[in-house]
Amino acid sequence: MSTTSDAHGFPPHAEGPPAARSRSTRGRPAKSPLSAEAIVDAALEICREEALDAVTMRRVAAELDTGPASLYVYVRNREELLRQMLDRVSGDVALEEIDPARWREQVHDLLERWLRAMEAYPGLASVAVGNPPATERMMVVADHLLGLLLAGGVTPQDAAWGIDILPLITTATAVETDVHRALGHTGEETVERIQATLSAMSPDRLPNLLRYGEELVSGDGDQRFHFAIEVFLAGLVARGSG
Amino acid sequence: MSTTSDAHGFPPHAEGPPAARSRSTRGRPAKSPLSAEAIVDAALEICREEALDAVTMRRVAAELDTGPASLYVYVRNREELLRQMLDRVSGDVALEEIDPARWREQVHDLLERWLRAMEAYPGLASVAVGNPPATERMMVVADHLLGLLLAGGVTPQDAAWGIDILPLITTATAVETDVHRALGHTGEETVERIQATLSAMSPDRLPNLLRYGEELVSGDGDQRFHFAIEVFLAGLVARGSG
DNA sequence: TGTACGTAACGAACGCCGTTCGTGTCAAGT
DNA sequence: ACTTGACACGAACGGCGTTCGTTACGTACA
Repeated sequence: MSTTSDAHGFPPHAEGPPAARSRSTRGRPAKSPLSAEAIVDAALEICREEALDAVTMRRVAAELDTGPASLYVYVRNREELLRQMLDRVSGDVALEEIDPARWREQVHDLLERWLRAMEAYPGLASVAVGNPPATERMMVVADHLLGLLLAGGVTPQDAAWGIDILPLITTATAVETDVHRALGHTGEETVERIQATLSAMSPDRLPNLLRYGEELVSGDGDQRFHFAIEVFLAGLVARGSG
Repeated sequence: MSTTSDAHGFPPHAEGPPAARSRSTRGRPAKSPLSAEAIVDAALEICREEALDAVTMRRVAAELDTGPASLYVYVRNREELLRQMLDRVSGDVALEEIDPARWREQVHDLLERWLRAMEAYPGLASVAVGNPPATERMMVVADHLLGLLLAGGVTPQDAAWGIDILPLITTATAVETDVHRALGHTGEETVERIQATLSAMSPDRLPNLLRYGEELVSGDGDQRFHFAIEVFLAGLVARGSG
């Protein structure tokens, strides 16, 4: 990003807009100048092209033509780097103005945009699993979602609890997408394992699963994702009207 | 302990039903004689007392008085070991006979039992996130859950898709429990971080979150868990009746 | 009985990882 | 010109999952 031509000047400050460093310390041709932003950029790039597993401190550092130790000036540890990556990506989620007449549709759209944003970075969604989405940009999305539920007439208490669950479904769906993608590599093994498990079991231990096998495997990820959201919203509405 | 030859006298078989190491006397007390089962036992024990992170191949091996290489005879890799741990734990979930009149209550109870089983092993729930619960004992639980939804009059298609979502909520709740537990150690840091994030933001970017702060933090994990399930079931019922 | 064989056990090592420490090196302030 | 302070970063630490090649032993067979 930028910076190749930046004028000379200042060492990374903790404050202010992270601009360029110039330090031609080592014969560095045209590389990015090390800043929290540049580090997150590099990490996201690696994640997008490979996967989250490939985002190691060493790999990120190598991408920036430096050693792993240098990153720790700008990033407390790997965990925080991953959080910042997720935060950044959440910032890409566009927020439509709330239209109470279309609130349900808007919830679907918002969560789908969030899903797509995460799916662009294989593995990143797993960072969001189970811990509070308490970074700045994620909170903005959560706030908007809360606004949508309130606009739909959901009671404040239900809405407040609901905005935990909807991102949860979204996140889990994204993780599932990641796994299914990874199955491209190890898929046969997994399928074999499952089939082996199945054929080793007495069929009458799974009467329902076997009977409705077709329904179980039907639909793609998107359909199932929107189904889950729709059911949850329907549940919220049903409660509110009671 | 005489770590070497004396106790390891018998060769495990790789073949046949995983039932018997016939000559083994199943020696739990003094020292277990290395088998897939013993390895999973040891791993679960470590997980229960510490956390999943502590379940490393080296640590498990040490617990069994051997080296890490020895485990690979019985377990393909760490991932498979974790899967087997989860499978084992899922086997502890009791399955009540289905009573159509109480199906909703039974769903709550079943999932809560599953939640408790996972919560007993910190971190283990994360193994289930995002990948198909396709081990034997997990499928049995899923089958039972499907039976419950069908007994409740949910359409087969909705039920089939629903049994993806309900375990998802359960699993995510368990992961959240783990994280909250871990916050006992790093909690202050996290809380500080969140508050720092909040105070660095313009308050009008989070109007709804700030307004309903009380509702957001109300309730404990159990209440929120059952709320999520209840809403989802209400949604399923609402769809079916429409 | 003697011997060959299959295989569990495992010591040692490989190549990663996240993170820390101490030192080099320069820009800015005085 | 000198001090100061912060960034850069080489090197290393301890740990990880996994593999390789060898050893040791129960068993089957000659």
